[in-house]
Amino acid sequence: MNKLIFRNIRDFDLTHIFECGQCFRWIPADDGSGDYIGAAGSYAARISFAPDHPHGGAGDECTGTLTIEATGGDEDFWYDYFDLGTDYKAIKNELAANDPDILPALEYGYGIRILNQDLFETIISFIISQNNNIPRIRKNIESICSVYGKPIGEAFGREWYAFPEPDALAAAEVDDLMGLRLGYRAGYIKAAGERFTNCPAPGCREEILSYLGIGPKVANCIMLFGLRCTEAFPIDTWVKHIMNDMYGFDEKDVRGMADFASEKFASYAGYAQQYLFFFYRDNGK
DNA sequence: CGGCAGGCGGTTA
DNA sequence: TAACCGCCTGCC
Repeated sequence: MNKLIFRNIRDFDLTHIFECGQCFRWIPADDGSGDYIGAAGSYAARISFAPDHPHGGAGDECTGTLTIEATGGDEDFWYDYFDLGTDYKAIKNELAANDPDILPALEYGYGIRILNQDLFETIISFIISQNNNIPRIRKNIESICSVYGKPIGEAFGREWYAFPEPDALAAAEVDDLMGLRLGYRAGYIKAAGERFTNCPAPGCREEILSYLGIGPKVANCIMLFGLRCTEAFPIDTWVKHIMNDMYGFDEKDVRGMADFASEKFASYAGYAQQYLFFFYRDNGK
């Protein structure tokens, strides 16, 4: 177990980061501390963030200390995972300048950061996410980790397993995956393991779209969360509601929404999607 | 019980 | 290419 400390971190909030829809293996510690416990790739960790000025107001002007207690991963790994090298204040300023309507969402989710997640983990996680709900997505992912992932060991009061390697899922029996309640996604998961094992890692949207069970929405999630393509703008049912409510788009006009995001937010469209998604879903609109 | 949840594949007009 | 439909599952 190693302990890492990052000081003077800005634009950072654990709830915003872990509840904005980009990841599924992190949950709040049950001691009311505000910490999160979970896993990234092959490492389990407990994450703590302490603002330097707890009652400093807007939040995004404050600095804080990020503490990571992990079963593995060096400073570079976690620095990259939490995207600590990116200036989110600058991103928010740019988004607000191009679209004042987005300001409330930027202020509400001021501590959002887009995690730099493992590509294969992102592919499988978002295949599972289709036509599904978050509690079941979490459960499904933990199931495949515990059956097909390498044991990490005991930490934070439970046993942990790494996210499965591609070849482990490629070798899985579809019936066994069905037994984990993955439903019709079972075949997609095995096929994705086979594709990823036998081909170079996907480098473009067209190739990702050619995976069985990956359509436009899931592909954009993978581009954004697994390949750092910040211009990707995943349009799910929530975003359709948002685009209708904020900008008047017909909810069927996905093409119009995508073109709008591309023009309005350009290379920051992925960030805009995260701020808007978190703001709307958290406020139950 | 039908409806639905962070869609997709397949078929049809 | 747009409009439907069925789909594993679990929860309401």
